[in-house]
Amino acid sequence: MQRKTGQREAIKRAIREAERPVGPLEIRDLAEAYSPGVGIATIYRTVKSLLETGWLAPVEIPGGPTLYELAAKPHHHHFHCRECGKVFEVHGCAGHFQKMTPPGFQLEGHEVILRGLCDQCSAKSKVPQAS
Amino acid sequence: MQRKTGQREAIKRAIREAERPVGPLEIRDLAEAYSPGVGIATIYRTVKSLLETGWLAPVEIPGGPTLYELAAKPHHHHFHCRECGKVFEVHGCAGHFQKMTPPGFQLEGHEVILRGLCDQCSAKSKVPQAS
DNA sequence: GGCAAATTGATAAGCCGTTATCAGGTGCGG
DNA sequence: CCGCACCTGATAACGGCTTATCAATTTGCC
Repeated sequence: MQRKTGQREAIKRAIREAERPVGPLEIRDLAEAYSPGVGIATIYRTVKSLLETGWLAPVEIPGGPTLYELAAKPHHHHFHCRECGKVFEVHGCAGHFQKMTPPGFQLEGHEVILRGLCDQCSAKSKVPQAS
Repeated sequence: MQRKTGQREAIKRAIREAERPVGPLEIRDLAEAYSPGVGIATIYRTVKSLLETGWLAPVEIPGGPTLYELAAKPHHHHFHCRECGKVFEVHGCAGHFQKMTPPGFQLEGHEVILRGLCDQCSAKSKVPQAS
């Protein structure tokens, strides 16, 4: 039987409050506030079980570890900042993907990844030395 | 000085003839026809130098090795078959990505990955036992 | 409280793509 | 056709992310 432990609650809370896709290491850092000393193995174990229950959804970004976000989100895509490496949610989906699909191919889904600078990194690069 | 070797020619020819993004292992298999016994280390070395010369471009697909394609191609995107795992080129780019970019973010590029079944796998799943 | 089973944390081990190493082979300028 | 610098192939080593192991701890039902 699945027990309710402080660690699991801390991990769920950390992911919920991140408000953007996060990886295992970042989850641990965030969960640290609610469950000090939580081990990385627990993060992986818990993430795995949360994926199985459908509470979490994986977000795969090339060149990095798999990130995770709440599964109960409407259709959206992601913005990958080349500076800080963080991934953000972007809303809307402007695309006509069926038109791009070659004849004979069955389109089942799509992924859009925008790349560039997030708001914070964009501001920093414009004003290298802050006030 | 960069020499002209049979292996390098074989690798370039293999990639040129693949007509879709290919990974190191697949490059080796294809190059095998033109340079039997070519080693995987040579593939990696050659790919690296071809990237530096701008002849090749990397194609990063989540959950797999980096693929490579000829750099001299017009803007396009990719279709990832969930059955055979191969990646195909798709032409056109129907999207309004600037509209999706959050305020303060700087959009520099985008990636679109369509997922589903390629023509061959699609045909197979419809007719499991061929004629 | 008490106990069995689930959970945890530290760490070893595994996995996979990639790179380094090095002895032997080879293109090419002279 | 010589010789050396470059290239090659086999394989070991590497780096990162993830999973397995296991003793110690904790949860939840009685």
